Amino acid sequence: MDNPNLILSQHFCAEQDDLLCNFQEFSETKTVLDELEEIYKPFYPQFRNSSIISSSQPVPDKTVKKLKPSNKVDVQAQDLHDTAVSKCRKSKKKLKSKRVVKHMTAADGVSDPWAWRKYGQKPIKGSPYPRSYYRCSSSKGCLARKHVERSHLDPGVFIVTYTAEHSPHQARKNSTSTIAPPPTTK
DNA sequence: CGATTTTGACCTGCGC
DNA sequence: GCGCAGGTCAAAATCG
Repeated sequence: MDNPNLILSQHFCAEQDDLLCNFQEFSETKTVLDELEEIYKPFYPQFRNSSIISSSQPVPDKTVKKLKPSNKVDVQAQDLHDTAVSKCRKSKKKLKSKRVVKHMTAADGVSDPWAWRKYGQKPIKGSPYPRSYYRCSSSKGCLARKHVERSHLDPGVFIVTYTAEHSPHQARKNSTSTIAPPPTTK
């Protein structure tokens, strides 16, 4: 059974390196993203109406990480471009894992059919909101993970990053795996 | 009682 | 090499 995360992951697996090294062409991958979204939609009826603010973006982990505080204003696209290009010239460590980034509103609530267990939370530099770390508890040994953080640019938007793939198991109806808005402050 | 959440500590990679 | 920041672990607390 295909699950959307798997599909997306496989897509990006094949293209991620190229995307990273040709970030300027990234904007031109819209067709790919559109295609992905089309694939994704049937699996995510909740997302169909305005849930996906911007469709999946294969933002490499380190492009989000290490943004200098002075650059963290709303020039994300430029930052992503710059950092991605620079990362490209450097090692590709940590890029082995596949990542799918989705932006969703708080109103979307339910994220996906998988059950997730929270295993960590960290404050993120440059963001007033912490990032929550979830791993899939739908099946034992499933390596799928996701990070949920609230956009500091638009607090109503949650940035969900899916990492790795679900093991080929049947999705368990999630009970607690909704996008639990992390406590804003503590 | 089992599953999940919380939270501090630890590990690792990257930039300077 | 050092320090910083992200990511993960694991024990304790909490919940259903």
